[in-house]
Amino acid sequence: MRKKQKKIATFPELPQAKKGEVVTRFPPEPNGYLHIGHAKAAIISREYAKRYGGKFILRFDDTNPEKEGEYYQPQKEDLKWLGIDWDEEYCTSSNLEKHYKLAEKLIKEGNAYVCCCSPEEIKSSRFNRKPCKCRKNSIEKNLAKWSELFYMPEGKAVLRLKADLESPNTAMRDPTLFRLIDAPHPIQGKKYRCWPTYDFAGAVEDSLSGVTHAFRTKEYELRDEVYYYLLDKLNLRKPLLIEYSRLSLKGMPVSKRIIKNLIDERKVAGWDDPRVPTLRGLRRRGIQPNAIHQFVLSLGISKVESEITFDQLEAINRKNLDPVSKRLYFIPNPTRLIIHGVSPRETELRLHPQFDLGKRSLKVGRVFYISKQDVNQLEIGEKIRLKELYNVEIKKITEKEVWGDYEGEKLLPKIKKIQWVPENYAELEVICPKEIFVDGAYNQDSLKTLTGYVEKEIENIKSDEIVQFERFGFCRIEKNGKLRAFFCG
RNA sequence: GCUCCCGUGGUGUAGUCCGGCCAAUCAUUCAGGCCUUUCGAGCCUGGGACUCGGGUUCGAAUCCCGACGGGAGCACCA
Repeated sequence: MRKKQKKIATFPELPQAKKGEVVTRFPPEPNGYLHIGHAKAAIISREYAKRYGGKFILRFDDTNPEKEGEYYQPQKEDLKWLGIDWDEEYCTSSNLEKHYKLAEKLIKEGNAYVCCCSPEEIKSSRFNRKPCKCRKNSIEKNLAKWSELFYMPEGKAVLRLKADLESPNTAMRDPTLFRLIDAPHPIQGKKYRCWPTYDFAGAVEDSLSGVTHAFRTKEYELRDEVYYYLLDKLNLRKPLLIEYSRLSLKGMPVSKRIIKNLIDERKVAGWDDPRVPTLRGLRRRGIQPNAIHQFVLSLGISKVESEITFDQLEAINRKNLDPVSKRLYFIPNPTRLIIHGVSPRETELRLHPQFDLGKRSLKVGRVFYISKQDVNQLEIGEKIRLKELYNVEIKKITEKEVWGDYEGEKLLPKIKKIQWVPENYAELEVICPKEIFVDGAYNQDSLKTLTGYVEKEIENIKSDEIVQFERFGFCRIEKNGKLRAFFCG
């Protein structure tokens, strides 16, 4: 009966794409947990590989030992949770020998040179478009210096591409290809100390690993020229570069740096704080992987820089959750309700109004709890219905309690139906994450906590399960030591 | 400062390459209604946009020029 075919957002066709011959990659630097920006990158690449029946590679771009940490495994966990699988996996750091050979080729053909100038000198000669003294060294001298380079102190020299110092594109003014780093590498340890830069490693790895379509964010656009120029000099196949805009969310920092600051300042609890758009944060908040996929797909791959509101993701999430989430009653700000003229009973309620998700049974007496918000709307003499139970006529309302009379079982038209819990309830804390920044300033109320009563049935809900508290919203239940719920729409 | 990229409703997005079928798509949001023992989901109706100014053309969201606005890069980070 519910077969309604919903339009699912898709990406546009890929240029120069042949069925079965598309190879894409996701190349994170293993220096932290994955966030929704990474998810966008991974989903775009993965999606296209799948669409054209091609191959998708996970490549760890771990070429800066100063920054890399032990995040290979956590990042893979994040990807798996997201529902991303890959056909191949490797680390750029395991290909350094190949990189050295290619560097040597560049030098031999006069396309790269060892530069011993200070960073300041390099910077100013770039700015002034003037060659430095190292640039005119002979090929023989450069080859000699290249072999010496491996034994020079850190920061003493670099290998530079001999490109175009006159270029209006600053990225083309002899970019650095290799530099010395003494910090130990998380996998390679102290085996290497001459490491390729992004410009070199990224282009070379894409080409060598067979990538046909390489996606990256817009801020790399100026480096396209370097990418193609370098591969041209190396006589390597050129993948097609495609840029898209970076994902930014309103009031929610995606940048690792800003999230780290928030953690350091104790403004958020950690990398899995529900206010933060790391995959771990989103997971705790109750955002499901399929919603993230649909969300990313709906954004497309345009280059327009935009600030997306979180409610779009929540809306998708809710729709996915609706048919599969159990319904329970939760009462925020509970107020006691005492009924006259009824005897205790046991009742069974469906866990979902349309689908068979099972039932829960409740023992009810004369005492109930209903929410303060509902009480505020009540009038003396009004008939209401305790949802799925029976009707009640309101007799008396005080600050602390409400009294009512039993008014029969028959469903009356047009009366309020409100949720309730019996006296045998469980207490529950509901965490409601809000935007971290409002008008650029930290939002003190970004993590509201609400307490209330919930049905005992909550004990049968598994940790991590998402339920819908009727007339309240969807919440993810967490039970690690402490019972808590996280509001997700 | 220089260079590059981008500019469609409140928010995203399709359309822009190859001008007409675009009095502009879809989603979300907002307003109202229907359905429903939920303020969820579903259904229906409505509001709301081609940054501006020139030009080319019978005709421009689409092409050209200029302005304005936003973003990025100018690292021995990725």
